Amino acid sequence: MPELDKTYTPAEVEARWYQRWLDDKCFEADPARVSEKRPAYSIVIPPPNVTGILTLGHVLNNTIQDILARRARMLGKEVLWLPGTDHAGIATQNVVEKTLKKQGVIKHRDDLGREGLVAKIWEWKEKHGGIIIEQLKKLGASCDWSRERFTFDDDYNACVMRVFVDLYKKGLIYRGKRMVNWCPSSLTALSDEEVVMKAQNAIMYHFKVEVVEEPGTWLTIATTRPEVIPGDTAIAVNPKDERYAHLIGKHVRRPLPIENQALLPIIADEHVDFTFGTGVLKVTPAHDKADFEIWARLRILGIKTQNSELKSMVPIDVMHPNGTLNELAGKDLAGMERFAARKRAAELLAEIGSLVKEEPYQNNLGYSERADVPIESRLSEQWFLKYPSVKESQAVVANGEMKFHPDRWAKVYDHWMTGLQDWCISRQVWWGHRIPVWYRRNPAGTPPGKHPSNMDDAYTVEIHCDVNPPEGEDWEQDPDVLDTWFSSWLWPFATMGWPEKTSTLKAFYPTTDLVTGPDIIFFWVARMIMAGFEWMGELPFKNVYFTGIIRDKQGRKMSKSLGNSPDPLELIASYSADALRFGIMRSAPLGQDICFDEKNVELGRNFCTKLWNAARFRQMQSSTGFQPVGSDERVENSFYGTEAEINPALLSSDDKWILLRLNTAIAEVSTALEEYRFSDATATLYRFFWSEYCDWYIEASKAVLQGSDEKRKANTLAVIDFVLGHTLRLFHPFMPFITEELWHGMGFNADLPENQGGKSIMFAPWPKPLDADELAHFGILPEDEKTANDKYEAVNLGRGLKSTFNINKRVRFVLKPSQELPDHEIEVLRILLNAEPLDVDANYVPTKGTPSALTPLGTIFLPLDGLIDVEAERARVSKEIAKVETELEKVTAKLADTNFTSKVPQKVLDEHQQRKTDWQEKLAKLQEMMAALG
RNA sequence: GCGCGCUUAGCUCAGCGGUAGAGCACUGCCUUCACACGGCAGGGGUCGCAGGUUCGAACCCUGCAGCGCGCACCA
Repeated sequence: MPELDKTYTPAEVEARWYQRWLDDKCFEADPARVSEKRPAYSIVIPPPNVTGILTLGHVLNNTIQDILARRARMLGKEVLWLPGTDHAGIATQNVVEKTLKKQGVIKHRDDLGREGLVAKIWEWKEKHGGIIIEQLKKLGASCDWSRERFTFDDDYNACVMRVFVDLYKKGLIYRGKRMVNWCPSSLTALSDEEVVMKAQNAIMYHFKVEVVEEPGTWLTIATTRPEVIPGDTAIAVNPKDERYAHLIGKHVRRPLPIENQALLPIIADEHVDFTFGTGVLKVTPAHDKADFEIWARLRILGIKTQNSELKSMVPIDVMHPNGTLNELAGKDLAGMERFAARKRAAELLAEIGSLVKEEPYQNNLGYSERADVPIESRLSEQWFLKYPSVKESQAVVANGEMKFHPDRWAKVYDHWMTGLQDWCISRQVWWGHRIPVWYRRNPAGTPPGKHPSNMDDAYTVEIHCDVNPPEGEDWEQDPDVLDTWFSSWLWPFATMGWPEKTSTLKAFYPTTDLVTGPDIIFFWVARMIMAGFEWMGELPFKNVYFTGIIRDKQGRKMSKSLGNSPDPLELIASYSADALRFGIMRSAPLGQDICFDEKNVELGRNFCTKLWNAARFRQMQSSTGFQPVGSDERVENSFYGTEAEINPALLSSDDKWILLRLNTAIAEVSTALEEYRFSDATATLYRFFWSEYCDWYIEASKAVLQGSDEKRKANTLAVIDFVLGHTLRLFHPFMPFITEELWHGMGFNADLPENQGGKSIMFAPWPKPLDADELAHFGILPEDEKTANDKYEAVNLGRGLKSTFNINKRVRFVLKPSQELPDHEIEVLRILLNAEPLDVDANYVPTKGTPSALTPLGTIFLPLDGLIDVEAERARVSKEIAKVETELEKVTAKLADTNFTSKVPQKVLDEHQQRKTDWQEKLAKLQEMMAALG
C-alpha cells in the first residue's frame, strides 16, 4: 500500500494527474462506444475569445461543465466535451491593431493593408491563441482536446459560407441601405445586441425658430444634439396637438449652418409625443432612427406635403464615419469632433439669438459594447438577415421540450423571439469570414476601391453569391466580413463535421447540456437554436443552464477597468484548482448572481486539507485490517468493502449512523446535480464530510481503533474504507485532482477493471444509495440513526457543562443512565466527552451544587469537588427553566385552542402532544436539579 | 414605461405552510498522537414595510418601499 505524503502538494499533484489523463486519453470521446447500454453525453464549450485570458466567469462556467461531464462519465456514459475558441472578429482585430500600434509596427491598419493585417492576426493567434486553452487545463477541464475547434478554421469557414449562401438563396439575406448602429471608434456597423444603453448626464438645449409664414410666431425645440441641426430636414408636430396643428405645412428657417439656413417644412407625425418637451420635434433622418422612420413613413404615404418638399427632406449626413462633422455641417463645425461640435453648435445658437436655455438632462444613450463609445445611428448599406426557423425555435422552449435552468430565462427568450428585428450581419473589419458575394462593376461606373456602403444603385450590375468565386473578369468581392456570432451560432454542429453526416454528429448531436451566461442569451443561445432547426432539423441542446454573473464584494460586475477581478491563475497557484472549483461552486446558487469572495476559495483549500488529513488518518491505522478493496462484483454493486470486510454483526450504532448519513448525502448530491443545484451539492458534501464524518464518526471510531479488539478494529476500518471510497467518488466531479490522488494513494483503484475505476476515479461508478434490501443486509434500520444521535446530543450537553464551568482539563463525569447501555456505547461516550473517567452509576447522589445536564441517555453530572460555584449553576439552570417554560406555554396554549385542535391534521396534533410531554418532562427534571442546588 | 430578480444573524447566502439554519467574521477555552488550512463551546435575527388568506406564514396572495438587471424609437 502506498503511503501518503505528510502534506498535500496540489501544484505537483495537479500537473501530474492532468498529464496522465491526457496520456491515457481519458477525455477522448469515441462515437463507436456509444450504445444503448452506454448512452452519449455531450456538451460544447462556449468558445472563449482566442485572445482571451481566463476570468472568474470562465472558471465558473467551465467548472460547471466539467462537473457535468465527469459525473456523466461516472454514470457510465460516453462523454464528449467539445472545446474550442472563437475568432471574435472586432475584439481580436482591436487587440492586435492596438498592440501593433503600441509596438510601433504600424500607425494605421492601412499601413499593412487588408491581407497584411489579417496575416499578422493569424500570426498573433498562433502565438497567443492557446493561452486560455492552457489555462482551462490548469483548472482541470476534461475536454476532448483532440477535437478542439476554432471558428475561423478552414472547414469551419466553409460551414459559414455554405450557410450564408443557403440563406441568401432562401431570400432571407438581403442587402439594403438602412439606419444601423455605427461605432465611430471601430468604424463598423453593429447589431442591436452589441449596443448597450447607459444612463447619461446630458444637456437639453432649447432653441427657437420663427415660422416664416407667420412672423412673430416662434417654435421652441428641445434637443440634446445641436451639432446635427445642419442635418435637420423638417420639423414635426403631432397633428392632434392643438397648439401647433394650424402650423402644419408652413415653414421655419433652420438656424444651422449659418451660411445655409434652409427652409424646413413643418410636418405632421402621429408619433410625436406632445407631452414631451415642447412637443416640437426636429427631424434629422440621417442621424436618428426614429427620425429616419418619420421620413420613411412620409415617403410611403406620399402625403399632402408637396413633392418638392419631400425631396428637400432627403437625409443629410453631416458626419464622417469616425464621428467628426463633415462639410455639410457648415464651416463652423466641419472637421470638429462630435462632442466638441456639440458645444460649438450651442454657442452658435446663442450667438444668433436662437438658444433659449440649456438644462441638465438625464437620458439613455447607446454605447458600443466593445469600444465603449456612444454609437451613431447612421445610414449605410449593410447585409441583413431575416431569422430562420423562428417558429420552431420559439415553440421548443415554450413547450418545455428544451429546458432552461432557471426557467425564468425562458420568458426572456420568448419575449425576444417575439419581437425579432432583422439582424445586421455585415461588419466593416478585416478579421472575419468574408462575405461570399462578388460584384461586377459597371465598366463606365464609379472608380474602384469605393466602399459598397456608399455605392449607389447604378454601381453594380451583377451580384454573385456562392461558396465559390465567380468565373470571369472584373469581379470584386464584397469587402465586409460577417458578425462573429454569424459563425458562433453554428457551433454545436459545425464543430462536429457538418455538413457531412459524421459518426460524431450522429452519436453526439443534439448535445445534452449547454452552460452559459444569461448575457449572451440573444447573441448566442437563441441564434444557435434557430440554426439547429434550420440546418439540422433539430434542437441543438436539451438543457440550457444559465450561470450567474460574478460580482465583487461591493456587488460590482467584475471588470478589467475596475481592477476588481482576481486572476484565477493566481488563485490556483495559492490555493489549488480544486479549492478554486469548490469555492466558486459553493458560492454559486442557481440563478443568482455570484458575490465572489476569496474566503470561499480559502474554504475550498481548507476542505481539501481536511480530506487529505482524514485519508492520512485512515492510513495511520493500517497495521491491521486494511486491504485494497474492490472486485468486479463489488463494482457492479457500486459500493466497496461489503460482505468480505464488513461484518453486519459487528456494526456499532456509530457505524450504522454514518452509513445512513452517507446514504442521505449520496441521495442529496445526486438530486442536486440532476437539478443543477451545484451550491446545494457542495453544501451537502461539506456538511457530510466535515461535520458528520470527521467531527462525529471518526472521533467515535477512535473508541474502537484505540481499543484492543482486533476484529472490531478491522470492521471499523472496513466501514471507513467504504465511506471514503464513496466520498472520493462523490467529490470527484468537484475536486478531480485530490480525489484522483487519494483514490490511487489509498489503493482504491487496485483490482478494479480499467474502465471502472482502475485507471482513473473518473470512470468509477457514481455512488448509489443503499436500497432497503442492502440496508437490511447490513442489519440497518432507518431508525438506527437515533441511537447515535441521542449519544451525540448527550455529548454536546456534557461538553456544554465543561465549557460553562470553564473546565479545560480532562475530568470525571458521572452518568446516571435512564436506560441500559452496552459497554461499547459508554466507551464511545467517554471518548467523545474526553472524560477520565466516565462513571456509570444508576444510584448516583450528587453533592449539592453539582452541575448536571439532562440527556437522552440519562443525567450527566460534572462533579467538581471544591470547585462548585452554586450561584453560577443556579443562574444557568434558571435560564434554562425560563426557556423551557416559554416553549411549554406556547405548546400548551396551542393545544388548548379548539380552533387549533379541531382543524389540524392528526400528525401535527401528535407532534404537538409529544412536544408538550417532552417539555414537561424536561421542566420537571430541571426543577429537580434546581431543588438539589438548594 | 413594461418585465424579471433580490430584500432572513455584522458579511455571503440556505430554508418556501408546522419548534429560525450554514459558512465566514466575532467571543471564550484547547499547541490531546489526522488536521491550528485544526478541535470544543458560545453570543448574535420582532425573516424590508403594510394589509389579507389560514388553526398556524420567513414561506401563499395583494399593495408599498429600497437595491439590482433586462427590454423599450421619448427629441
